[in-house]
Amino acid sequence: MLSQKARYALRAMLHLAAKPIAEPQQIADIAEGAAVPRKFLEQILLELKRRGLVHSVRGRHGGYQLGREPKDIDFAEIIRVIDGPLALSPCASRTAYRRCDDCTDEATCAIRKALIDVRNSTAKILEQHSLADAMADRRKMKPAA
Amino acid sequence: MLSQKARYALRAMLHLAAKPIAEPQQIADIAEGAAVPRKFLEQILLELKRRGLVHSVRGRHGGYQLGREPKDIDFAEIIRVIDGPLALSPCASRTAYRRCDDCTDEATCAIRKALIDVRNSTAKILEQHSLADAMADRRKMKPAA
DNA sequence: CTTGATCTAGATCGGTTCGGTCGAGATTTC
DNA sequence: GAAATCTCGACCGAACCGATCTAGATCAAG
Repeated sequence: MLSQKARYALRAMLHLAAKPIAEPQQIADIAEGAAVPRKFLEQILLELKRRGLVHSVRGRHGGYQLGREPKDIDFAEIIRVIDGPLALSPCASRTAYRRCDDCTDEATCAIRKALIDVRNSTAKILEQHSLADAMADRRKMKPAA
Repeated sequence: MLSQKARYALRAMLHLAAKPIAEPQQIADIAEGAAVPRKFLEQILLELKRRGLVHSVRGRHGGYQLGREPKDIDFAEIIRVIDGPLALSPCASRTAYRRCDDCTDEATCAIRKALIDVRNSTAKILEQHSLADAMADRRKMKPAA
């Protein structure tokens, strides 16, 4: 399961992607638009900023904007920033591999084999979905809005 | 991520699958063979039993045995028993669907769409891996043992 | 029928994570 | 310099996790 925090992050990023990248949007607006508790959203945006996914502008007319073009930000990256590796087990992770300390033989471990299959397919799917794709989908499904 | 408990459960089930289904294996043996803390394993086996994945025999020469043929028990089922639904979000789960309370429009939700893709592919992979397959794999990779 | 091995059940526990809030500080604009 | 904004760290309660302890129920064998 994704954490609630990660779901918030996805929604917030989608909200940012809805407007031109140039104009910064303020925390309060994002919080309202994406239905995320304001103070909690601050934490989330800070983490996203540290990893370069968003950029902040301080001061009076400040706010947050995407750090890159929407087509260059995918779901997998957002989820990894907030929740960590996608894999179901550290021994099946590519970005954060760690051997199971109680695993007797990794080579013949049938469990690991299955988990690696899962992580590969999950990563592939989530990396295919960019913010730009998501926005396009939304427009296609609800053209009147 | 899978919980440690789920990984223990998978290992324990694999251990049970290694011997003929007729002869019950005792908790102590399974604990040692699968490297699972004994008392914790008791809880795990109880849960697996409640869901019919294993069967217990009491008394002197008692123990646990698989509830069905190894080919009829897949990884997905074991994981679901211990950790709950496979999906990354309740709104993307088939076995435990629940609407996101803060979702404005499920139909156009691009996040949900991606998460459903992930859950489908994950379920497919894990349902393809049965205990019997896992044992066969292991034998194939390490024929000398 | 007693003994001892087993399963069953639940209370408990220390630690960590999760979701969320508060308050103060730093930075920029008007 | 006042006002609006982001920044940052401390904090909180509840849930969860991994694991252990204790006590009881059940059965088999001697």
